[in-house]
Amino acid sequence: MFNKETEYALRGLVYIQLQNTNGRRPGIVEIAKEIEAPQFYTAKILQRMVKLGLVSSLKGKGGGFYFEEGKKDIPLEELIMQTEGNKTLTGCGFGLKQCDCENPCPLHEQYAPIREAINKLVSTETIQSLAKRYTLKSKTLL
Amino acid sequence: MFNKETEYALRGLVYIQLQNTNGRRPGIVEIAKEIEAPQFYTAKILQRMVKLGLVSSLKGKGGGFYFEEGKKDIPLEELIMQTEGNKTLTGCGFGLKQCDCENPCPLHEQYAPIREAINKLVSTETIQSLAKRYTLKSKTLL
DNA sequence: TTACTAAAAGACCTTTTTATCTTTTAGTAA
DNA sequence: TTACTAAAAGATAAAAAGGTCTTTTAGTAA
Ligand code: FES
Ligand code: FES
Repeated sequence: MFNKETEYALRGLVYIQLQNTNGRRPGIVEIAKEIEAPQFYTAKILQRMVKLGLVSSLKGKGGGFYFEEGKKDIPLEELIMQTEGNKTLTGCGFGLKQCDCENPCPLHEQYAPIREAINKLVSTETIQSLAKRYTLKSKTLL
Repeated sequence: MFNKETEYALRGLVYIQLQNTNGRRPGIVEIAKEIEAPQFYTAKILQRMVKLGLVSSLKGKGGGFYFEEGKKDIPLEELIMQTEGNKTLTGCGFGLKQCDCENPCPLHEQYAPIREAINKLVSTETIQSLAKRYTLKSKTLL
């Protein structure tokens, strides 16, 4: 469904939110280990997320990644647009240059509703709503 | 949605079916040009499809690609499994090693129905049904 | 202010995907 | 049987994705 970068960012951010709720600011070594992702690659990705303002980080002793108090929830869509652009969410399933309802490909009628459902999912769900769901069910992240 | 290989194979096969219906066996140069795909790459992909038995081809003058008379329709699923394996059709949306209904990720409840819809689409639609839809609407392939 | 800690930055590497080109082989038609 | 045609095969390569490692910088705590 999504590429590795999106997956690692998604799992990483959800883990950060989860730990923040417990009053902790996890560091990259811990995050990577817990979400079973390559440490340095995940670091690079999360650093990019910080630059984009999706999450914050603090250097030095006691530092780590965290979400600012009062920051509003982050829809998955925002993340996906940064990691893979809009092709996943708006592209034609048949590979045409663009999906054009006026001149639909033979997959359009069947595929468009599915793509709509995906769009609804990623605009409704947020990093925070996923984290909350984890807290409720208290499952592992793997 | 799908990768380039799948897209080129899909568009190529639909084009072949479309031309077959008109009593023609298109060659690779024509196919690539019509579906706006890189010629040699498309050739390689279609040759693989021939080896897999999804389509047939004939060398020499008057040769080209074609579907055997009486061959049964090819569901898109069959093509996708060959070009990208089952990850697209059965993988976990959150990137867990596998989607496990007993131990679902926080996306599972929302994502599983969408994945189901995709599976239904690719097992119901075939190269032939897509080609027929084109014939009916007489649209271009781009 | 020192020692330590953790992220930031960026160079570097590997694998996979996507793409191109040349040579060979097999077939057709005349 | 010759000339031609078109796919088959496979070497090569560019680009993108995925991943690793080292050095630097900024911050904290004691
Ligand atoms: S035109 Fe192909 S999905 Fe809309
Ligand atoms: S467990 Fe993630 S989609 Fe089913």
